[in-house]
Amino acid sequence: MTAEGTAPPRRARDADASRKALLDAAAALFDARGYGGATVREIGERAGLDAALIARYFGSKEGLYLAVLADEERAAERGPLEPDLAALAERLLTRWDGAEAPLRRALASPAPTPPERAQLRRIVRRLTDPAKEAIGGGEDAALRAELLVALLVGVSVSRANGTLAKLAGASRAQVLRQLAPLLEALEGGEGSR
Amino acid sequence: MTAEGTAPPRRARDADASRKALLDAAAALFDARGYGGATVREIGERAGLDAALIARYFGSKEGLYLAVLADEERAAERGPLEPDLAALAERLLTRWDGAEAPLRRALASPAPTPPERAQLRRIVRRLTDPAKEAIGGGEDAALRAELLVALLVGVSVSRANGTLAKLAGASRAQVLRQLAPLLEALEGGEGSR
DNA sequence: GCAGTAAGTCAACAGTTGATGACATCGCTC
DNA sequence: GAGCGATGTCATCAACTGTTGACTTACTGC
Repeated sequence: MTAEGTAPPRRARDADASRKALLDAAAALFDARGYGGATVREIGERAGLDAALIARYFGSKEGLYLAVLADEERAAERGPLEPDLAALAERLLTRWDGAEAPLRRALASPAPTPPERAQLRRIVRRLTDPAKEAIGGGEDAALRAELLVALLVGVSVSRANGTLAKLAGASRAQVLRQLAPLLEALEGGEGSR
Repeated sequence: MTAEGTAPPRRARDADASRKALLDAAAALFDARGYGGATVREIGERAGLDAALIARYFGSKEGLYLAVLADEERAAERGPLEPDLAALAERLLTRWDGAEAPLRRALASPAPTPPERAQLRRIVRRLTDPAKEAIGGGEDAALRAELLVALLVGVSVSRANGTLAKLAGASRAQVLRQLAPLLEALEGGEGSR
């Protein structure tokens, strides 16, 4: 009854808990299906609530999506400042690999709306700014920090969707091992040639 | 009238040309919107034809999608054998960057069906096998070749969707320059440390 | 214990979607 | 030129989607 992915048991009425349940259900389904593939009925069912509460509490499905992204933004702001690219990679992979991770799905989504895109850019800036400074700051460093994010998005979504067979089948330790020289190259930049 | 993205002018009836028009329109829209975001009406309109022809010629929307992926598979098979990771990166970036590229979108899609996933795996194998051999063959080499694909998927989709600001704003030459040390690291493997 | 309100549900709606089959039209062959 | 079949269109359908508002029920405070 309380198994992973099924609706939670009935509980006393609690709007905050209901909002949280909808956010959690939405995060999982937006990650697994993408924004368009996740329906409000499925989100409601997974949360153990009626889908009408989505419009009630968040204004709309889009409002719920932006709230899920706002949660990711808060987590990025509350998290530690990652001092270098290796720490950032570790953090993102830990957060994204084998988990319900709406952020990596959103970063790979096909046609973000302007508010979505703005929010995602803010989150990425928050995540990458400290590590960017550690490799010298400036435009090149920002580009390399973002290359790391792009790499991890690619790794993460393809491990989740199974399209790259070896990557999907590898252990996280293996993936980290193979990523290590890439991280060094990113930390060194084109001068490392 | 024949501007990019709008329906082509009326022409004499030609089933092959119509099939091609639908495939082209679908490729563009599956890339831009993802599979779920592209509607049969929009595909039909873009092809200058009625959407009913999708079911007629391809059986269903899903059948059209698999046909688009089959085109990508044929292109991979007919293309040259890329001798190393650098050549593969050049080829994929040329094919994917600033273009209508259903393959990169498909490789990042949230929930591929088993036939979709099988097809994508075949395409990736075809693309990576030669370059994999150039870095020694074996499981580690395969993993590294796939890491390159994951990286380029991440770079390509984020440049298209604009979620990573610096990467989206950089010229292709800049991106290639920053990728160069990553490619070297992938060619060297973890032994390059 | 009762009243009032907040929380949750249910039914319905308008619009959209992929698919189907009837119909129209074009083009080729005789 | 006529006939036939292939090609393309149009109208329609069932199912689905996000949203809305009426209704129900639970909970809190007096």
